Amino acid sequence: MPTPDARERILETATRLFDRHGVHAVGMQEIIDECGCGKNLLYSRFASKDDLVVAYLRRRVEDWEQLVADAREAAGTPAAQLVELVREAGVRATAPGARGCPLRNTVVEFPGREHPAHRVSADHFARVRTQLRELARATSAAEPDRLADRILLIIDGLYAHGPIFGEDAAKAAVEFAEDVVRAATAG
Amino acid sequence: MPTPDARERILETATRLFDRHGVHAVGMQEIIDECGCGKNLLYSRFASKDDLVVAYLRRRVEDWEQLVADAREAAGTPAAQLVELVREAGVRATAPGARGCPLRNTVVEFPGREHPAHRVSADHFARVRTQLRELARATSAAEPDRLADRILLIIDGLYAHGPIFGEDAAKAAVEFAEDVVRAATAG
DNA sequence: GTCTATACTTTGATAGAC
DNA sequence: GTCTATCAAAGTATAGAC
Repeated sequence: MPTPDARERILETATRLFDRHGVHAVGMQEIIDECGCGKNLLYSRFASKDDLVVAYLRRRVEDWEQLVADAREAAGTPAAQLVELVREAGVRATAPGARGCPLRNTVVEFPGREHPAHRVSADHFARVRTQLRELARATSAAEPDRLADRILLIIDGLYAHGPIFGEDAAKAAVEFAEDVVRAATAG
Repeated sequence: MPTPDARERILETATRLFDRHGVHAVGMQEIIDECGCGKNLLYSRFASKDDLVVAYLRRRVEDWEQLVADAREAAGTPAAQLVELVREAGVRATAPGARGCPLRNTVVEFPGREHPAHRVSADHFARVRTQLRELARATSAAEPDRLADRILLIIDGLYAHGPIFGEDAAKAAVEFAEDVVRAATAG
């Protein structure tokens, strides 16, 4: 009977390595060594590296969903929730060893539109845009789509230069988001 | 007698391929085939792939300097120049086949801080921040550094999701920048 | 029977020799 | 310019431990 948590252990190890070094830079052998499992076990749970990468990305997509759920719970109004999203994204973007948005990075590492890893990420971004627009429509903003797209732009920018400029960038982004939400919902 | 423009031809080919497919995804052989040069010629002009990548990045840095120069010429006031920067960045970010900011992408592809390709890009981003702050200080903004960082955030966000959302994203980013500059220089 | 460990094959890369 | 050395990676097969 197969150990039920083997898959989870492997995926956890791979996630850590992929996040830190990028997908291309991490070999299957490295994951096996780090995880302490046999090669057979890994390939019994993930048929190929592509499969493992897709599982890694799905986990990161789930993380985003959790981030949205947290933001919804942490803030009372939809307007405050939009700001909270930026705050929570900033925490991730400036975490020690952070290397930008894992999903965005994977799109860069797999430019081919037909590649499964590319598709998972691209689908995610389309969904996020919709999510933010729905949230913005629940505010009093006269042009909610515009507000949502601006928040998304801030989040994307934060992920991109957070790892370089650090926590100051995160704080500045939150203040920026507050101003943007305030301006959009004023009057 | 060595052909003087051989280096240029090779670098041009490499630039096109690196931009489109990413550095890791392009082999030296691919560059040689595409360029029609011999392997010896390439390695006589660039000692290693790293050297070629660094030359590619320096070219992209020069491109940014040109973009800044163009923006300075195209717009009259420093405030308008900041907006113009966003507009010109948007053109690049949403060009057909664009894949985000080449310099940012290379940081992702070479996470090692000691890697020459990483260093060229990281130095560039520090410089850009300084550049924008100097430009913002020439406006009437009460807090020019904050304005500059916000414009930078918009540019970074635009490069990140321009390739996915297209020209609408570029137009929205320009309007966003206009609003931000207007708000910062008002009063 | 499930896992670990290792040897092997194939492929594709950089780089250098001639 | 072709040919080759070297190396690393993905994936497969095999041998052995509990």
